[in-house]
Amino acid sequence: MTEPPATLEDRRRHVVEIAAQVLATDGPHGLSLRRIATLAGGSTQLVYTLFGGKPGLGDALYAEGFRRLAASMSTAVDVAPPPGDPERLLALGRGYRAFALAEPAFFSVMFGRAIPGFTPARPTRAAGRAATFGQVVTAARECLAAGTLVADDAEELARACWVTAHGLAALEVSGLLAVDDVDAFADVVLRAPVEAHRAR
Amino acid sequence: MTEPPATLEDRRRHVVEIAAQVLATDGPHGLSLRRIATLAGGSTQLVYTLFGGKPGLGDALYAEGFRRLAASMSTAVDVAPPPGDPERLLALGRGYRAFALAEPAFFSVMFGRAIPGFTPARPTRAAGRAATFGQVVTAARECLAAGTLVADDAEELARACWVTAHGLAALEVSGLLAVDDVDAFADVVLRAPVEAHRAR
DNA sequence: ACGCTGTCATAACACTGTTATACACGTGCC
DNA sequence: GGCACGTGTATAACAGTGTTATGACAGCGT
Repeated sequence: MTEPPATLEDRRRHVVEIAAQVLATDGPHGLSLRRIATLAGGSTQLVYTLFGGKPGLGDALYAEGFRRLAASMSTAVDVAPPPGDPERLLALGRGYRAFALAEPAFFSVMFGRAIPGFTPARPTRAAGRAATFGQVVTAARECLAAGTLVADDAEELARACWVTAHGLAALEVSGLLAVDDVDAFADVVLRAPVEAHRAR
Repeated sequence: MTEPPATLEDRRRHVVEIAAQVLATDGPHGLSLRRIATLAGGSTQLVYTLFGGKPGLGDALYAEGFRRLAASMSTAVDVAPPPGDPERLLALGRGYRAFALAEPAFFSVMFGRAIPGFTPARPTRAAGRAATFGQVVTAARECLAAGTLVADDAEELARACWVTAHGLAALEVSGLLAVDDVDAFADVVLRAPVEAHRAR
């Protein structure tokens, strides 16, 4: 039983993983310091030494959520046609939506103020944005370079796609999207901003 | 000093108004039963007799939020060109965004999970949806009838506009939309789903 | 060997939503 | 008029929350 050094970063990751599990099963409401502390085999102070308090833990969960969102988008675009194909922008949108449906609690923490006192720190927000929105910008730039799509600015095209994907996912998670075939509607609506920039 | 009957509904409205004020100034985190009770000149029980608890108050705030959102959309479309003009769909989107920016706390209660234990009751959700999304459907139907826009289904057109407006507003409230001129971008992105259905 | 620094558990504090209890008040009935 | 009743209210208690202060302990550098 040779316990490795167990660096501070390792322990942080461990606690975040536990918190993520609680978040997934019981929602943001079940996230109490005492609970995740005992689940991690320690005392309440553990969270304070590792994260400085609940907002700090919230920030870590926020970052973890964006990491997972980025992963979901990444795996979706990996099975899509090669760079330059507008289909990749659609795949990213589908990955975005898939994450929201798979991890609604994380989604609420990231976009819905689900943790009472917590607002994400500016750098954390910027990093999350870069890891996710950056993928959309890349795909858009490739399409512009390949000439499959036309637009003044790759960022603006990417933003349009992002806004659509987020609106779709957010409304669906909120239970406000009363449609018979949501999947079909999702495809139609995600395709719209792409078709608007089709080369012809 | 002849106190009028002060019906139950009146008192409910009064407390909701107080809660809305607290929500606007201190955010969802400042919404405590004791606080709004004392602000209303009563005891904690007040909230329980009027709403049955905090989730009940949350439901009332949720409904109030949709009432205000509907009002914001309504006033925006009132100064727009007459029915049948696609400009009306844009106006509704602008009203949607204006509400989100003016009342971000309400927006979080309605579309995030800003009140810890609360999930909106199904009828409340349906009513809110009808009061807001219904306006979009109406405007879309008028455009289809006037022949200014073409689409298979008015609802589908309306949904596309709604998704765009919501995505834009939600991302902006979350502080994730890093653009120089947000207003200009908002106009561009809101116009996209409308232009996609232009008659030609 | 000493002191320092950082981590930890315990306990307390102020606060939260919720619930049970007891009291006041208005109404209907005899 | 007087009395039971039911409703709304306030008080107090309960379990739980995040946070903070206190004291004990270990590891490390001088």
